[in-house]
Parts: sequence; structure tokens; C-alpha cells
Amino acid sequence: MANPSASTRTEAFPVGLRVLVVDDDPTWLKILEKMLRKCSYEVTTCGLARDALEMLRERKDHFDIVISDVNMPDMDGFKLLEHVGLEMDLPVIMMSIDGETSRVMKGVQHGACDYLLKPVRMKELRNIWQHVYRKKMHEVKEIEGHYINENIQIMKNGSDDFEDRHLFSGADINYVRKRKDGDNQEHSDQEFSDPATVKKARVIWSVDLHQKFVNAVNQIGFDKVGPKKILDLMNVPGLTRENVASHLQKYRLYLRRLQKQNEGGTFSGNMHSDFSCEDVTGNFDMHSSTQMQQNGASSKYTFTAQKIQAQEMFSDARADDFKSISSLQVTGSKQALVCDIPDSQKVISVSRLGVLLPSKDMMLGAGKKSLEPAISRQQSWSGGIPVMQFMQYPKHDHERCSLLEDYSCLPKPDQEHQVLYHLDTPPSVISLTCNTENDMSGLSEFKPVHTNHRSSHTKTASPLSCMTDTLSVQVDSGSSNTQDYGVAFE
DNA sequence: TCCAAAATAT
DNA sequence: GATATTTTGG
Repeated sequence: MANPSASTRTEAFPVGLRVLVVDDDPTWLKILEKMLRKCSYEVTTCGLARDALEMLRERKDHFDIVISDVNMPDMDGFKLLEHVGLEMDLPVIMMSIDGETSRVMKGVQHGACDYLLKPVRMKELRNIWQHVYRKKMHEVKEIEGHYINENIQIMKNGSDDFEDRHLFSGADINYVRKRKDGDNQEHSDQEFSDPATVKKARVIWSVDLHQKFVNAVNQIGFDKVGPKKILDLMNVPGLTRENVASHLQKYRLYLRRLQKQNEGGTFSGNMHSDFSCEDVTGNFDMHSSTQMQQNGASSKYTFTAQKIQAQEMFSDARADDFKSISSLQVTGSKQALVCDIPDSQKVISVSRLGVLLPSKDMMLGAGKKSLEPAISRQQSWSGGIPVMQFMQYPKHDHERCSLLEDYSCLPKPDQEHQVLYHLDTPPSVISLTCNTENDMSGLSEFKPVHTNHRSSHTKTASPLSCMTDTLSVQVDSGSSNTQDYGVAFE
């Protein structure tokens, strides 16, 4: 899938599928080649299994799928199948003249994704791309939850843009979500047979992607910003103007809401003093962040921040609208946050502070920076360990809490939780963990008064000079029905 | 079922 | 390009 030429292609997904056909019979090779080309696939033929294997070994990234005959003089088709499965893990379709059950079974047992009988029909060849797609989906599913990436995260049932194939490629794997198995297994044949009916990819606005978006917006200037300009600046393959427009709409709504709140003058306290960098910086073991949640209730708070200098806080103080985020705005520079933690909410996080000022000041675009909460559940690897960054805000008042000042919303005593502070600017990560129930109860009692308690966990924090870039808080109670991925503006 | 995110329509 | 509406998926 890492075909270099892929990036230059513009055809719809199955078009250009790179197929390697192996058959000792030159006539069949010719026929198959012709038929496959008719399907708009990119075909490579090979008369010897050994040569095919060699070719694959040399350029395994140059093929998407292999179709091999079973009976070949130099090497049994099953043997080839075995090698391919083990060495390059490409989908392999076997074919033969006879459809003897045992042979077909053998093929399947050896890992063939399909078994075609000669003469092969056009319809069968036209659909082989599904195997590639399914395989990818399968792989994605396996790594789901452990992948982090700074590009687009896409979920699709198919791909309608060649470029998208990059999202599937090993080197540039983007987190791809798939539907639940049941969904496509049931109607796979119908749904997949026509690429045109395949659903469009859904872009998941991860923190990183959102950050790019925010950076672009800032660069352009809020008043002059437009989807097209942002798209150009972001320069993310596969991302469309519509994607950006949609996100921009959400972003604007978010800022508007924030501004409103700000005007309303609800200040939830003086976060500044409470949330100084000292509390945030420090080195903690980030590994703890990897265990997101087990069956029980566990809460975890992670956040990364860069240059934390909070000054203002835009949080909703209204009890009725508590979904929210807490964002602090930093004067001079940067961020802060508050968050609400719902028990039902699985993850809460405030993240990456953007660089826009969600206030009038920002609108004026004076280059001020602000903290911007983002929400997403995204997986990332930090030091080989998956870390999730969350940014979803809870919606229950009773659960809300501000990291800065209101800790009453922290997880209930009966829950196990972890708190971690994670410095994302590159390397350092801080994590704070409390795993005992006792700790929990302590947290649940968190109130401003408990500042000390919190400090104790963050004592190693470095000075303000340390910059924090993202702050995310995640609370995992084990049960939740909220969407937990993507950036959320709330 | 509900809700928010993202896609799509206007 | 902005906004309204619909679709999607957790």
C-alpha cells in the first residue's frame, strides 16, 4: 500500500489496486491480467511462484493483494500462500480448476482470503479489493486503542480517494475506526461490491489535528480565516475543505459560547494562583496513564501543557450548563483549565491549549494566545506506551469539577483512579497516580482546601518556566456512553 | 435512545 | 464561505 505513486493518483479507491497474479499457465496469466486491468487494477504477472515470492520479498510494499494458482510446478500454491502470509502478510486469493472441498479447505486453512474457481468471473475479480479493505480494517481494529498519530484519523467503510490509501499504509497508519463487525459482515457483499456506495471517511479531529487547525487559524488571523485557507495551511493529505469547514463551524460555535460565558462574567474563581505551573510540571510516571480503565471504575487525569500561565478562566459556573470545559486563559500566554468530571463520563480531558483567544481579544487577533481546551480520546504512544488524551467534558453538574478549584467533582471514593499529569511537549510526562480507595476518598473531598493534597502529588513540578502544552484530564469511570474521541468543544 | 461529531445540503 | 440539517456512531 505504500506505493509511491499512490499519492499522485486521484482515482477512486479500488482503482489502481496493485495485484500480483501468479500462475504457471501463460494463457491464464494473460486472461487474468486483462480482466484485472478491466477492473482498473494495476496488474503484475508472474509465471513462477518462486519468482513471485522473490518479487514480493523485494518489494512487498508494492502490492496490495496476491492471486495465485494452486497447481504450479515450481512451488505449490499453498506453499507460496504460506510464505506470503508469514512474510508479508498480504491478502492472498487462491484459484484452481477444481473446487474439491479439501483443497479449498486447505487454502483457507493456510490463510487464503478467498478461493476462486477457474474460469474466474469478472465479478469475482472486481470485488477482490474488499479483501484488502477488510484486512486493513481488521488490522486497524487490532491496534485500535493504541495508536496515536498526528494526522487524520479516519474511519471508513471504503475509501473513495486514492490518497486515503495512505491512511492504511503501515508507515503512515492513521488511526482508523471501523464499524462493528456485525455491521459489515452481514451485508458485506452487497455493500462492498460497489465502491460507489461505500461510505465516506470520517475525519476524526484528534488533538494533533486540531492543533494544526488552530495553528492555521492563528496564522491566518481569525477575521480572515476560511476553510480553504486553513486547509492549505494545514497541508494534511486527505483532508477536505468540507472537513475543515465543518470543524470550523464547530469551533466557532465553541468560541462563541465561550465568549458568551466570558461576557457573562462568570468566573469561577481565581484559578491563576491555584493552577500554577508548579502544580503541573514535574515528572511522574506516565506509564500509569496507559492503563486506562479497567472494568471497575477508574479515573485518570492526564494533561499536558506547555507554558502554563493561566490568567483567566472561562468556565461555566452555571450549574445548569455544566458540560464544560474549563479553560483558562493565560495572560501573556497561555492556559489553564478546569474541567468537569462526570461520573458517567469516561473521559474528560482538557487538552492542548490552542492558541486562540476565545474572547473578544482573540477576535481582534492581536496575537494573543490562549488556552484552548480540546477534547478527544486519542491514542498516542509515548515511549512505546499508549497514552490517551481526552478532552471530553461531562455534563452533569454534580460531577463537575475544576481542576483548579473545585475538586468536589472528582471520582467517588469507591472508584479507583489515577491522576496523571502529562507533559506533552515532547518528552516529559508527568503522571500522578492514586490508586487506592483511600486516595480516592481523599480526592472526592477535594476542595480548594485540598490544594495541598494536590500539590503533594505535583510537588516535583517544575517551575513555571516549564511549558505545558496540553492539558488533558481524563476520568474513567468504566461506563459511559459519551463519545470519546475527537476534539470536543464544549 | 440520546447526544455530539462530522458530513452533507442549502 | 456560512449556516442549517442530516447522518453517524459511541
